[in-house]
Amino acid sequence: MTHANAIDKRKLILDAAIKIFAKKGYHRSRVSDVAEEAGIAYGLVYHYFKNKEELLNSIFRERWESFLDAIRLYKDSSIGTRDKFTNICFFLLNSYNQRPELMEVLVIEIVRSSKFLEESHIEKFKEAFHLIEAIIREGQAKGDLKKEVDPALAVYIFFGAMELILTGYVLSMLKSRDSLTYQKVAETVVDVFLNGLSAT
Amino acid sequence: MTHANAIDKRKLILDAAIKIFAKKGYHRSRVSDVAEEAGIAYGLVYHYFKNKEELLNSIFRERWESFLDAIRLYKDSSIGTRDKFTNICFFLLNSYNQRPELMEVLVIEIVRSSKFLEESHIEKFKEAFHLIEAIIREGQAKGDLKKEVDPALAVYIFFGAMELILTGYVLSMLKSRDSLTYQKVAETVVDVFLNGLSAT
Amino acid sequence: MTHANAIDKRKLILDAAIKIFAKKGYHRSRVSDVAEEAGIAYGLVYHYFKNKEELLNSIFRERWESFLDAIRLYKDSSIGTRDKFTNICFFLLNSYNQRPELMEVLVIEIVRSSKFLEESHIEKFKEAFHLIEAIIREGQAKGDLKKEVDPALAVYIFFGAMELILTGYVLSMLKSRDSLTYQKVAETVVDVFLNGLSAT
Amino acid sequence: MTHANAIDKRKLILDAAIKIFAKKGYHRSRVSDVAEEAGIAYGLVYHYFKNKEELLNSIFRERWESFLDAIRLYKDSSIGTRDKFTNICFFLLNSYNQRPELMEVLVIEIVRSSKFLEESHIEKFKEAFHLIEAIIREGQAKGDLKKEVDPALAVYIFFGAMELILTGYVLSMLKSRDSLTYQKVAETVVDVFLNGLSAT
DNA sequence: GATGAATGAGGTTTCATTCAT
DNA sequence: AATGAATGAAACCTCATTCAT
Repeated sequence: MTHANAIDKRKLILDAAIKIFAKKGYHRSRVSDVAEEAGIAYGLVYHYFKNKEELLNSIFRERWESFLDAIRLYKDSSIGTRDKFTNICFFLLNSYNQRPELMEVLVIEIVRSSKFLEESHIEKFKEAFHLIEAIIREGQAKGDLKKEVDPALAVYIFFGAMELILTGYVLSMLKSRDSLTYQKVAETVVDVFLNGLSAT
Repeated sequence: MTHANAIDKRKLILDAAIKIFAKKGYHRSRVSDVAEEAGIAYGLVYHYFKNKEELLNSIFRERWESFLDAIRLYKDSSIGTRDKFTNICFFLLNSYNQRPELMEVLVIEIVRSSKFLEESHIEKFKEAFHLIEAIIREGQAKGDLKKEVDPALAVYIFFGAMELILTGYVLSMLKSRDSLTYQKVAETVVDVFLNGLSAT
Repeated sequence: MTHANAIDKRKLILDAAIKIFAKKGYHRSRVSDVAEEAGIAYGLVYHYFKNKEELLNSIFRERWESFLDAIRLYKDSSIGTRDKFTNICFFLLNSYNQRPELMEVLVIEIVRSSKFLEESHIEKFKEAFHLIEAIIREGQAKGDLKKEVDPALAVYIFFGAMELILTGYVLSMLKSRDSLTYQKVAETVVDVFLNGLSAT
Repeated sequence: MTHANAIDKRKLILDAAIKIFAKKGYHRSRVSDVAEEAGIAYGLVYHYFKNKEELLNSIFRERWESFLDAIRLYKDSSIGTRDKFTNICFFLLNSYNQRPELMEVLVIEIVRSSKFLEESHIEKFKEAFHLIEAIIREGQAKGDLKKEVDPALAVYIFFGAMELILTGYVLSMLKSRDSLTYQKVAETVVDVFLNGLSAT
């Protein structure tokens, strides 16, 4: 019971941190803002987390893993290469739809400032890149994808496209509209990625 | 002469800011770090710039324009659609090669923090997006590009791909190597963007 | 039994406090450090002691008394004045040898901070001074000691000498060695104190 | 002029620190107390000193040296051994008389908590010890002092006596009175140190 | 008695910005 | 133009102490 509460409280703080970091940005957020959002004294944050940075690290650590799990799942499923990419796109867009603030923090504060974060984060990023790269290599082996393109570079193209689309949503430059549902966006990205923009 | 010096000094400070912001990140950089890098007293920074944020804004304002100029140039030239994209890619990669620190600040600090910066920045971002979008629409009109894809979304795919590739260089995850010269990267991106990854 | 345990627990905490205060210094020691050393929850410390300062006060109160007892014993014994001093010196050096951490806390933390601690401490210090002073007066009355020297001042000389020697051990500036056993040190101090350093 | 002011300001802060540390003790003193005493903004303290601890270190460093200088002077002068000790005693007592707060900080905060300060401090303490030890050895060589006593130990006796006497003044346990002028105290200490307390 | 979650006062330090010179 | 001393808001973090369980 006490233990369960401790887990709850930790999660409460983390959720508050996500909300605050998304709203004000990590550097502009005070630990006391997070505590106030969580409805606790700020000293308690330090009971559960070593310091402010550890809040950000925890957010990354605990959520990125589920993203990796999802990619692994799609990668190893028996569906076609195109569907794997579609699923991954949709997973990302859906994640944003479900928890836009979490995705905002992941995309804006972590992915984009990873240069200044722990080395371990970059390793985790690479893990995602390697998984996608493996999907591409498997697609090439199966004859689904052409062999001329460097798989590592293709990953950057795919992820880059998705990241900027998410950023567009985060910055409200892109908005979901009738003609551009998440489903449609996912399909379009995969279509361009696989078939290109050229006519014929 | 005095006037010329004033311009020089301003540029000196801005270049120092680019170097320092790239190395330590905007928030971690002190105004005194910038001044020291520029070889001047830190009080003097405030003679040329309103405050620290104005340094970042100036970097963006003065450099982004040249990027817009380049896109405009390619957009309005008489070359084919494919070459327009190739040129833009190469321009970006070349810019990074020439001034990696400047691109680092533009990509990491400004794009990242744009949510918290002046509204005018987002307008400038959009301008770039609109120019590329226009190139795509013109390509569609000319029959070079297929009409099914939403041009606005295609821009995100193209820019996203390029931005992550630049980020990869910035974070040293991607490295220029024999098999992956800037020329090759630009060609590959355009090739995937236009022809896709699918076999046949 | 329960009562006996309560006494044990109290002593357990006090011993832990001595160890921790000696190692890190009073101000740098956390109540939680003491509790951890004692193998209990830190909240329990407050069940036995009013607050952190009360730990230090208790250490002083409970141990200083045994020092006073020892001086009283020597003072009132029928041995000669010289032996009284020798015994007191040896008692102090032996106490350090037996419980260096306790002596460290008494010497470094309490004597040092006495200015800021309870007035009652200074009274207790004075008690020790008065006892020694009485030994000197008695020695003077018996004709063992010369009468020209202010007895109160002589106490400072004697105690000062002993205290710095103990500090020397505490700071590892002085080390017990073959040519300098505790016995030898006690004898030398008394010898200088009583006979001086002058030749002939 | 600007430079001269900078030195003045530094000294101003140091003097304020001495006063505050003497009054409240180092740990109980806030940097803002020191600044207020000096009549400046607390941020300025950090312009002249790295941090709070550096204030204490600076006090020690800059004042201890003059003490060493004094001992060196007496040591190398052509006066007799007894006079050397008398001079040193008087110097210490006089220093206390002139600047009781400074001596208070040196004695209470630094000498007694040296265990937790920089290693370099202990080296400086040792330097003083070595100088006195040399005086004793020279006295022994000249036949002024008996050879049986370990010179190193004798130093502890001498310094210990002086330190506790100063502490007595600091804690107001000892008070200068007609029958106990500084001059008298110095003579008594030296007399006991050299001739002992024994009657004969 | 025992625990450790919770609180929040309190203090240090940083650093953007101002301004007298 | 140039300097860097001076200011003080702001934020992090520690940890003694309380208290519900």
